[in-house]
Amino acid sequence: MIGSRPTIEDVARLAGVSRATASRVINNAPGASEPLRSRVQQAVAQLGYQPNETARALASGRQRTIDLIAADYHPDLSPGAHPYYSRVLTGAMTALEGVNVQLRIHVVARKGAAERIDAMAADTTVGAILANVTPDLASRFYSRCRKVVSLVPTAASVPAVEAENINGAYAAVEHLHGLGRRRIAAIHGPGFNTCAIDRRAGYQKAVNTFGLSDISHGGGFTREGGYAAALALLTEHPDLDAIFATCDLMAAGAIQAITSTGRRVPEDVAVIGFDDSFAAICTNPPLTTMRLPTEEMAAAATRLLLAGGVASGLRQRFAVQLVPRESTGRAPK
Amino acid sequence: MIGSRPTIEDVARLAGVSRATASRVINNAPGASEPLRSRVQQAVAQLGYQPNETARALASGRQRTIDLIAADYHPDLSPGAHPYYSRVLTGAMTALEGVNVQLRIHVVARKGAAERIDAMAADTTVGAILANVTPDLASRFYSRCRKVVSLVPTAASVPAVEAENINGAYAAVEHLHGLGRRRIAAIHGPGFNTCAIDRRAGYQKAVNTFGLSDISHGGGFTREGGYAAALALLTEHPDLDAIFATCDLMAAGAIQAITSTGRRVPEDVAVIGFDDSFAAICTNPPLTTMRLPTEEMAAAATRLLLAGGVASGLRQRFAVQLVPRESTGRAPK
DNA sequence: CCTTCTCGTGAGAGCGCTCCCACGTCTATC
DNA sequence: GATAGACGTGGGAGCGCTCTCACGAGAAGG
Repeated sequence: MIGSRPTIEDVARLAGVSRATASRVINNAPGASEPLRSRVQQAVAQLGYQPNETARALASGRQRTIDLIAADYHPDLSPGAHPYYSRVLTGAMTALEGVNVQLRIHVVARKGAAERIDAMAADTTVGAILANVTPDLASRFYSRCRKVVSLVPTAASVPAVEAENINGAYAAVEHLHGLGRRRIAAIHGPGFNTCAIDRRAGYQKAVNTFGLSDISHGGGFTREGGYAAALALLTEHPDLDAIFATCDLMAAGAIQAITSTGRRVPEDVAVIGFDDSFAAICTNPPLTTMRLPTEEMAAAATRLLLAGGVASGLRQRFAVQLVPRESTGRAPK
Repeated sequence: MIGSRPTIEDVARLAGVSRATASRVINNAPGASEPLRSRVQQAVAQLGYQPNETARALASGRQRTIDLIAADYHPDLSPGAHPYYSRVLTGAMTALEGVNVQLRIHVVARKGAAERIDAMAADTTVGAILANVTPDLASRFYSRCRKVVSLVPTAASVPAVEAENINGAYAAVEHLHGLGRRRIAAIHGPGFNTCAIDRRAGYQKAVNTFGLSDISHGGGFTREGGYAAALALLTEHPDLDAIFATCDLMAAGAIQAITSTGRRVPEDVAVIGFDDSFAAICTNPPLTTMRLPTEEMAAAATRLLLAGGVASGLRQRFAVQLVPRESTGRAPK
């Protein structure tokens, strides 16, 4: 990077071998004798040689990059504004540990999304992880480049790593019901988000099963949305004894709203979230939530890509687990 | 990516021009007549041609990648576990909008950090943004590759974009003092973190200025640490009327700890944080905090790199601003 | 009408590496 | 002792692109 870096040519010359032999030693491929090996290694050390990854990629056709595509349809759901993406990042990085592959981040905005997708699909990489990309864009991407894995429920053909959102939402309501709560409202995410759709379905299934009334409100997956929704819900149904917020950020807002009306959490109104993100531990009281194994899912998607085997329609499912804290009653210690 | 993609050669052949002319049109460089221009463009469209960025980078020597290096010295401060990094990401992505440059993320662990640094320094990129990299590693990186910008206070020679941590911490205490609080404790970050060191210095400066006693405790920049620190502080100094937590996550823990002792926030103990991250809006009551302009700083660092002008010792300073919410008293609406 | 300048165009040399293939040399086999 | 096989080694083509340079045609000037 500074001045002109030594090339493999320089190494070969210094070691008195051919470029081919130097390459073999550097990639520790078989077919080089011990004496030459050490001479090359010495030359590498002496020159401080580091292979040029760009040239390597071009010559070998092997790729060293995985793309992480984050959809940015809404400012509040952008990668910087939502804790979700940090976890995706961590999971992907974990799977990449030790493998010489780099993670590249892309944020695709609503406008111009299709063009961006096409350009990225054409780019030569190991593959792409789709975080919160809508099904239509996902299938477009898939048909253009094949090597993609979605982290959210998506078009049937697109390979995906999915959480059991429906079961998870059902379990959340079941937990509340088991605690004796009977007026259980839900705050839902945006309709364009497939996870939000599934969680809503789970809530409705539970409500039907337990013979409760469906008390729903939109909250847009944001803290502000959750706050406003809880306030509206409480005004219209003052007898609510529990709220299921389909993401933690909304649950945090809900707790604040409930408290602001003079009610106590969990004594008067129990609150359960979904995700188990930062937000869950920052609330007061700490939030009972359904843990989405985001890191594990992102890691699985990464490994799938690395292995090269992403068959059309592939589905890998992850269970969602209850994490009891204090917002639904004393947490078991 | 799927099958063999068309190359510029194919485009040139189809358009009946040379590779050089095709390249000119594709990069819309001057020196191509209108008739040929449109013929090439048509060929591009017909073949669905997309340039191979790897080949481009190799041939031109121009780079299309910026590295974001996140140090991972401690599990609780890892990119996935701390809200800070999401904001860095957002800032960098914002600055990259419209520029055809990709962001690459690296997490460097304590062990093997030096080697990773060397390898990355050798890699051909536009440059690197150092988030929370220790001064010694930063200067090593800098001496190896030159094109780096640190986001935290660092070695003198290394270019950096810095927040006014000292002044910010001072202002936080000043705010508390202005509210009539006199027993103001602080919960500090880890000693290896340069931001933590500066914030501590700011606290001490304020304490001296206002003639208060220095009541400090470590909290490791984590929620758990903040919780434990507040509890310890309250036990040893039951008369505390304010806590300055040098990051929001610790402040969130502190609020929970204070509440658990039966005290009220802000009536009995006022709490002020630092950062203005997710955590600040999730606490109950919402957290008064010092806003660190992380997004702006990351964007500035990115632009510096893009412009190519990172002079040794460069310093770009950012002010830290008070964001009054409810944890220090009724927020001015 | 010849020179000079301009400008569009294509040939071709790389960028730094990988990898196939041909060429020894050395040992095993009949 | 001739032949086959194994193995280490280097030559060189080529990955897909950019970019310099030389060339030829047309416009401008004396």
